[in-house]
This record gives sequence, structure tokens and C-alpha cells, in this order.
Amino acid sequence: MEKKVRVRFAPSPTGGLHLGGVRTVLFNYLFAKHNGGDFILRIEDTDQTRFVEGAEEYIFECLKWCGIEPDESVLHGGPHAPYRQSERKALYKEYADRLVKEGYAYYAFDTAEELDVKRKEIPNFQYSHATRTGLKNSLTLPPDETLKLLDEQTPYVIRIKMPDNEEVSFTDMIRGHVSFNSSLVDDKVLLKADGMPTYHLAVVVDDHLMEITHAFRGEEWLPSAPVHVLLWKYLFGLENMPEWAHLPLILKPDGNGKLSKRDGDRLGFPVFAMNWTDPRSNEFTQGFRERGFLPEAFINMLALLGWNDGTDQEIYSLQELVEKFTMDRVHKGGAKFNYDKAKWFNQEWIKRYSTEQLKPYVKAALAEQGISIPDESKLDRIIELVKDRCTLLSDFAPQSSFFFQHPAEVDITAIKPKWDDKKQQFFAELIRTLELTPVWKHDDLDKEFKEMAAAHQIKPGELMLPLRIMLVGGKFGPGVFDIAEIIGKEQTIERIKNTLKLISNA
RNA sequence: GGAGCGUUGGUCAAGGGGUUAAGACGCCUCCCUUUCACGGAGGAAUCACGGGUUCGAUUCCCGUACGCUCUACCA
Repeated sequence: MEKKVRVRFAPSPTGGLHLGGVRTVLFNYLFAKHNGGDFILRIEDTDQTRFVEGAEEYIFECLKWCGIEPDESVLHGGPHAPYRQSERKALYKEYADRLVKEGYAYYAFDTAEELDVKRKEIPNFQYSHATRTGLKNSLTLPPDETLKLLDEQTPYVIRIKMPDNEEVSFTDMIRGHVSFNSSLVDDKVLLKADGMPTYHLAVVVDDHLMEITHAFRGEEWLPSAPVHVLLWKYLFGLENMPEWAHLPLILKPDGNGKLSKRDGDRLGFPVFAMNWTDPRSNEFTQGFRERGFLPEAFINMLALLGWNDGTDQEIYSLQELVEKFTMDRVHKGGAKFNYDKAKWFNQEWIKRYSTEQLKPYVKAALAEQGISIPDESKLDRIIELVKDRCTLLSDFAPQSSFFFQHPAEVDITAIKPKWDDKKQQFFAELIRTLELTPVWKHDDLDKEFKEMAAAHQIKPGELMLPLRIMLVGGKFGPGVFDIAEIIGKEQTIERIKNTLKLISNA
């Protein structure tokens, strides 16, 4: 029987969760679920200097928002706990020691400062087969000297001893056969002076211990893949190594580089899944969620960045993505992020949401503007009317606030130039007529208005726009008489009166 | 500098030895709508370059160019 598929997403809790990160989780998740496997979330917090308070909780909340639930994690538990690498520290040392004993790794006593100096002195300096003979390590020092240094608790790191001129290759699920010459790769640190493993050792050990069968990560990891392959060979056997998939990068919309938070700030779109405030700098960054994106739209948009099912379908639920996702349709090349397209996905999802589903979001959007809803019975109708005009959830506030309160500003400059006594008289009479109107319904109001216009010998078109502006404040929104019906007789008349006053005062 | 990876309209992309080279976003025009949207109909715009192989290459092969990633006791 085939081994059960197990994948993992392994973020470092160092800050907000980036678009690229979410897409990596998503592909992991889709692949696992498509194949009936498990999705594990592992926290890679081996760099204590970069630990950020709250970042771990933030990651969990992002996943929850996206509808991606891990099968095993710090929060969900599981047979391979702990799922936080800092809590697995002792484990890694054991493997590092084994590598040293078997001659695949060695102790190095050079300090970070000494190496910095080297790097400054020698262009393109690398700690490698070519340079290690001139450095302070257990390969160059006499054995008793090494032992002495170790006894004296001299700080050391353990480095992998990269073989000289060996072909290291593997098959990537996306790229096919990939190969490197080992001479070109430096002797990466495996275990740091503080006893923590580096990423290189930790991934291999944990992927093995957690029985990971398929390992997804960003393309930026490709150059260090030979280190991981070699580690697998030395420690657990190549036949047990997971299949690798190096995902294409998400690129900035202009230029060609990797998309960064800075690009979002610069171009005016979010890059993180949710709001994030850095606790050290207090720097605030808005996320997709708070910008007004539906999780379904966010996920959908991300899935289509580097993958498609070969048909021209573009809108998929998470469930559909799970059903249709296969690796052979993942692209090799990076994809530029396009915010307009992202908004389009959101608009499509808003259209697909029912009024009932939308309601809590609309209430929240209005509440944010300080608008409370005394009469919820109208809300359904309002949402129906306004839905098509919203691409972000936050658009619901400006698109519907005038149903609940006077327009904050009335754009009389749009009325004024074409205003004359005839219109003034028309609206004055309109007020009187409306006051006597017995049935306050869309169709009746429409009919009444047009009859009056005819009587005054003014084209209705010339009067509709002023009326609209009186009621909503600007040139937007659903049909005027729909609005009038909903806000009611009293409000309609009051808003007309107010604007008339504004015009005569201006 | 080195290594690896990549390259179909402005963007996401389908396709793949012979096609009018799909579709979507964006842009433009028109229709619908006496607002703004939604919707509908059109339009402009693409196979990085050079060699092969072939009757025929955007597609296969080889180069070149360009871009990106990595080159930390960060992930």
C-alpha cells in the first residue's frame, strides 16, 4: 500500500503572513486533501533573535480565516508533538553529532566576527571545501586540540562537509530533474552555537520524524536543496526522502522581483492576509481581510496564481479546488500579482453570496462608519439593491449609508450649473405633492414624478439627477424611487427641502 | 562573480509541429440603464532573439539575451 500523504507548512513566526506564504499553505493543503492526506503545521522558530510576539497566533488566525484547518499542529496536537521546533532542540543535536561521528559534518570554531572579516577581505568568500582547510575546525585542528576546545566549552557550530565534485540531483514535482555540483555549495551550518539547528538540519530531521511524504516550499529554496538531499542520504536514506515541490514565486506587479510588503505599501494594496501590527516598531499593515476581501475570494485568487485546471473556469470554492488540484498543472514560472484581478475575484464572490451571508459583513461595514441599523427589515432589500455595486465589502458602507442617514455631503455643484426657476418651482411643488401622496411605493412615485415633469414641460431626465443628488448626495446608487420608497416619505421630503435650502444659500 | 531556475498580449493564462493562437483582468467603442454599477455586443494588443530539425515551427533541439532566486550561526 502507498504511504499516506503527509505535507507540512512550516512558517517562521516573524511577522505578518505574506501572500506567497498563504499560497504555499494552500497548495500544501490542496495537495494533501486531494490525495486524502494530512496537513501539518509546524512552527519553525529556531532563530530566537527573530521571534516576534503574537506572530504564531496570527498565523493560526489567518489559516482559520482562509478555512484551512491543520490536522496536526501546536494547537491541534498530534502524534508527533511538539510541533514547535524550539521545543525539539535536543532532538537535532543528536543527529548533528551522528553526522560528525560518521564524517559527514565537523565542528567549526571560527566566530561570526572572524568570518565577517574574511568575507570583507576575500570577494565571494564561502566556507567550503576550498577554504575550510585554512579555517579553525575539527578537520584542520589536531584531534586533541578539538577535544580540548570542546571541553573548554568553546562556542562552536557544526557544519556539513560538502563532498567535492559530486553530482547531487533529485526530481522536483514541478521542475522535473534538477541537479547540482556539490563543489559549488558551501558547508552550511547545521547546528548553531546556541545549540539550535538551522533550517537545513531542522527540515530534514522533522520531515523525517513527522513522516512527511511531499515537501512544498518557495522556489527561493532551490539552491540549498542539495544540502537537504545530502542530509537525507546521510541520515535517513534517499529512498525515504519526501518528494520536493519548489513553488514559483509571486512577483511584484511592476518590475520582476519577488512581491514584498513594501510593494503593497507603495502601490496601495495589501500583501498580508490580515491586519498586522509589528509589536516592536508598532508599524501597522492592513490585510486582505480588513480591506474587505471574502476568504473564498482570497483563496480563489491565490490558487489561480500559478495553477489552473485547463478549462476556462476561474471561480472555485475551496472544496472544488481540493477536487481538481493536481501538481502537473502548476506553473514553473513566477506570476505577477494583479490587484485589479484580485478585486474582480472578490466581486464575483460577493455576487455569489446570498443576502443572508452578506448581512453580517454589511452590518460590520456600516458599524465601522458609526451607523447603527434601527430597522433591520429594510436591510435585505438594501443589500439586494447595492450588491452589484460593491467589489469590496467595505464598499457597502458608502453604497448604503444614505439609507440610514442624511448624506454627509450633497454634491450641489453637480446640480447648480443647470438649475433655474422652473426647476425650483418643480421641486417646490413636488414637496407639496409628495406630502399628499397616499401610497408610498416605487411605481406610484415614479408615475407621479413623470406626470408632474410633463405638466411642467421639463424632461424627466433633467430632474432625475437633481433628485438623486438630493437623496443620496452624489451621482451613484440604485434607482431613485427605490431609494425614496425605502427611506420613506418624511425623509424624502426632508432631504429635498434641505437641498433646496442649500441651493438658494449657495 | 558563481550556481540554479524561468520566459505565450500590459497582467493571469489555454494550447501545442499545420489553429482566425482560447478564455479572464485591465483598456477602448457601442447597447441596456434619464445616476453609478451589473449585464450584453464588439475592438486594440501576444508566442524574447538567433540558429538548426522539418514540406512546415509559437510548439522539438542547441545556443544567445533577458529576468529572477540563492550565495548568513535568517528562514
